[in-house]
Amino acid sequence: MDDGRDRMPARRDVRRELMSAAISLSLTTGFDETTVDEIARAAGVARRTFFRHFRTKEDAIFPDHDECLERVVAFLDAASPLRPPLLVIAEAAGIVLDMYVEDPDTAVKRYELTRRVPALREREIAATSRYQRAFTRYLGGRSDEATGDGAAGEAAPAGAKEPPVGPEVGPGVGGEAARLRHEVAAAAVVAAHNHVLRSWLRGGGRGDPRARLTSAMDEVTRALQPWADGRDASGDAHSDEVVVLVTTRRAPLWKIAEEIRNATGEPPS
Amino acid sequence: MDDGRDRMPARRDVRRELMSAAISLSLTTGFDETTVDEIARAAGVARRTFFRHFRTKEDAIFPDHDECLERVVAFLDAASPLRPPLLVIAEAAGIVLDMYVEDPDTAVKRYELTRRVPALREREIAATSRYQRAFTRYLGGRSDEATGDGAAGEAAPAGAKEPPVGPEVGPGVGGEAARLRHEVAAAAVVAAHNHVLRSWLRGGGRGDPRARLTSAMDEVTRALQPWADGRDASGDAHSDEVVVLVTTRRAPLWKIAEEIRNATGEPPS
DNA sequence: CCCGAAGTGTGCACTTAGTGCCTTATCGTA
DNA sequence: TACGATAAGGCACTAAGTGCACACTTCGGG
Repeated sequence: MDDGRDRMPARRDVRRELMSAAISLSLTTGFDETTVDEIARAAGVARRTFFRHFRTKEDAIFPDHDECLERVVAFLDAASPLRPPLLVIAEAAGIVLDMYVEDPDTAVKRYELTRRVPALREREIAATSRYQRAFTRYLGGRSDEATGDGAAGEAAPAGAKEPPVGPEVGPGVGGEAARLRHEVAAAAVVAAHNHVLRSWLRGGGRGDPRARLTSAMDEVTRALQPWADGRDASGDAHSDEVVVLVTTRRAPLWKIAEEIRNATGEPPS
Repeated sequence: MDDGRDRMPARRDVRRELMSAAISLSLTTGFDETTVDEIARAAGVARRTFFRHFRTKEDAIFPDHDECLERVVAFLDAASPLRPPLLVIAEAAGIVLDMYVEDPDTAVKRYELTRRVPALREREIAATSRYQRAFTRYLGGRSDEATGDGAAGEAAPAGAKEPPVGPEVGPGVGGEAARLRHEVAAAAVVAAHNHVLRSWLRGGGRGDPRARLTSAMDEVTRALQPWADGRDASGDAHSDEVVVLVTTRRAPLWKIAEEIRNATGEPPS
């Protein structure tokens, strides 16, 4: 659009301009047909600058997933080990949903794009699989290895050898069988989240899908109840942590609750 | 390796040679560091020939997923509507596992690659998500749209308008709630499959993981039982199909079973 | 007031994935 | 032996992504 003026104000948020340029151009012209040159020119910057902000062209469409994943991981790390794990990851899924709800217009546009551009679809699937992996990890299993998306370094730490696969600790005490449950539970929560999200997006991003998410999560939790019930007996996340609280008999309940919250690392917000 | 000779025998299976060249070169040199030129030269063909066989460099690493997905879809299409749907998709997952088990060495090499090359990991995640979508579709919901991976043509057929989202057929008769269950069930089955598969791959691809798959599927099915129980009352896959079988009172049970199998289009194999 | 340091934007050259178009070789078949 | 189909090769081209050097702005400190 406008070529060279207004370079003084709003010097920040070149990212944002690049993102919206990428989305709108891709919506009109098609993603593959839109070159990085055109996107950069539309945002009023040079081609090289585009690649300073985004590693690939696909990244420009989903600039928020990285930060959102960090928020989710932080939330999981800070969650109290006393709370039911399924509930915690359900709430974590809510964080992801919130990211979409924050900007419904962009979310719907992105959805339109992902529906017809295979490369973007794969990109988004990969993003959701990272959330799923974070959930699995939180539930106690390291699903296969690295934390993040694996910057290609990170060889498996020698010496930390997997226990022999055959004779497990016991039949369902917390080894192989527990991991299976963790992965399935994480997948179920992610699937429920995706269902609610896509249903909302198909509807044009109107209304608030948060209620639908919680009800979907309720249903999933109910189905996975038998597994969750066995979690205290089997090896669960944080099962080796102990909380010791010293207080006085005169302390009110809310004070005790607060102490527990502090001790278990829940965020003070 | 050998440069120009032996162009007469084994003229077929250039694909196979390209694939193994791509895998072994990527394992030694690294995937990103290996150029298509090198792969083609190692397989004794020209660069252009590589792209005749594979659309992208990543495709050369996973040449079987397309065909396997077709087999899975064919299996699902041919499955008798009288059988429990969860069992059917569990068996379909077995087809996928079989593909890996067929060639354990290659499978383990591929796993090694996917562990350290993000691009390949995304590729495989996308592949499994296609299976998941096929499962969801079979269970009755079309999760969001197209059948295959969408060759970028395929605009939404005008006129086939979605029914209004708000007033569904009824509260849980087979609309929104049923779709949620379908997606979660598909995700759970895929997660269980992936768990067994990765566990087997981590163990070096030794032994037969089929038994572990069925036991994992048993567990998943057990957890999803309450959902599956309601399937007859709600709108299930094939619920609008009717099978009429005329036979004689003297017919043995196995004969009747065979007739049903034929009538419902199960493969005769 | 001047001077580095750090961050951000630019230009340029380069590698490589992927495509389109046309030519060539090979093979089965009439 | 000729012919048509299919696989392969050659060649030129577009565009993504990278490395490098350079310019400009903004601080903060002497």
